[in-house]
Amino acid sequence: MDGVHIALFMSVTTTPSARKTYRHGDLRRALLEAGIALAREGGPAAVTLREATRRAGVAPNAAYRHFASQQALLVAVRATALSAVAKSMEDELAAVPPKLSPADRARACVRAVGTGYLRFAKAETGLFRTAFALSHKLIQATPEWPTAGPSGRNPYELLCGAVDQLVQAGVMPAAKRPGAEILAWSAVHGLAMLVVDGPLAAPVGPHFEMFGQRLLDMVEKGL
Amino acid sequence: MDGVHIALFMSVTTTPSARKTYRHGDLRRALLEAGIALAREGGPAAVTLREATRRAGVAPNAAYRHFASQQALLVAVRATALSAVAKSMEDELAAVPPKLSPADRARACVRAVGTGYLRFAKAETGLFRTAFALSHKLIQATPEWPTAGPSGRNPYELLCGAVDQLVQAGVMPAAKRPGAEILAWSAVHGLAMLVVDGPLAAPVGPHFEMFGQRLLDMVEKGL
DNA sequence: TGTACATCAGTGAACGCGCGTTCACTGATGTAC
DNA sequence: TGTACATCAGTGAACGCGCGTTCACTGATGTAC
Repeated sequence: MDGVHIALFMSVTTTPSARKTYRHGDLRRALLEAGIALAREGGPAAVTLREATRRAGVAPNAAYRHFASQQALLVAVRATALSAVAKSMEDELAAVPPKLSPADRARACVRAVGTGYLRFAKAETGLFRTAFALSHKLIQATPEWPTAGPSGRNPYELLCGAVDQLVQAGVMPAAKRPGAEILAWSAVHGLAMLVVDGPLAAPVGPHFEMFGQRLLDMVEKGL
Repeated sequence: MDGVHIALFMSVTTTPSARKTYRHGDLRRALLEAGIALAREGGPAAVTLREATRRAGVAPNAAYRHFASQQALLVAVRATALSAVAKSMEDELAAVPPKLSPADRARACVRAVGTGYLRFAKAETGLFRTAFALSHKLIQATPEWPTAGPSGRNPYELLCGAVDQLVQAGVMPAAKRPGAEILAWSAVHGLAMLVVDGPLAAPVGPHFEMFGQRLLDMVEKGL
């Protein structure tokens, strides 16, 4: 998660007292980072223009120089959250031992993608919820705000890539490939939601890692 | 879903003009049903005391004769939603052919529970989200508001019962039983959330039923 | 059977809150001459 | 190098909204006599 920390929390946010000049300097960025912090703390509903401007040490309406509306800020925050998910997946992928057989390697990559997803959900609950929940109101594709990780691929593309490897390595018959990523994603997403934001937080939370691995076992066998 | 309709929508809600007497008659029930209607339409965030009283044709503060707070109403609505989920599962269970072998019957029951869950998520999106999302703020057990379906068992109990059958029928080794219901629930819940409230609504929504069955295949094999 | 009265469900008005958003403005910045 | 000026980022004040919640009240109901 260190990469996420560096990417997300090197804030240039200035407090009212800290700002000496009339101009802020980099308000657009400060608002985005305040928005990310709000999403971390309270999920998507906490991303408000007023609180973001408050944290940036700026009048509420100053935000409109940089974002057309509250929803525009939320879209930007959401994109950042998605790219942090991608980063978390890539960190796990990078830890896959290189000397495995193609079949084992493919399986390990699928697990890595799932593990990265689950780790992120647990470590950054608010951002996770911002990335994936309530998106029915934010469906617009926004090339302006990239959702990819350092490798240039977004979470969905990373997952598809891993599942593709299963086919290439002969672990999965090509006939079962179409839509298989949906099934894998569903399983992992469900566990994340139930534990992170739902009724299983108390009973399962402490054994999240173990259930995560068992779930990935199930996906591996079941796919 | 007919049972759900009967249970949920036989409203006694009165409009302002329809009410002749000073007393409402059954405001508690009218508020609960207004709350359910709001949850159906807009999910948990839409369940507000002011709108519920408005629909019941009553002053906003009248609600406090029957519910201690907005959250108390939400807890009651959520319980109703959970018991509607149970009902949907039971409807599917009732349709399982009785003449199967124990093993096939156990498998069919697990599928039925999952199918009932998914059908409900698709047909009653708002209630589904109310039942399962955001419950971290509503963790209190409330015996006052039952969450069971007609059979007296709530969704979680129905799921556990079905998975238990797998063990009894020899389909699943007893050693794998503990926590298995979590894995099954996760898979089904994830698909529901992604399609119903998330980024897969557009691409997967039209083929929801098919993906649901494929997901249940995966769970069956993987468990 | 008729009347006094206690109960308590619903009223009317108001509170403070935080939100998104708009308006006319002001003053620091950087460029053209 | 110095000065006039256009630009436009941030200000201050205000709007309307819907929300939860509290207060003192009023009047229909049903019971005790």
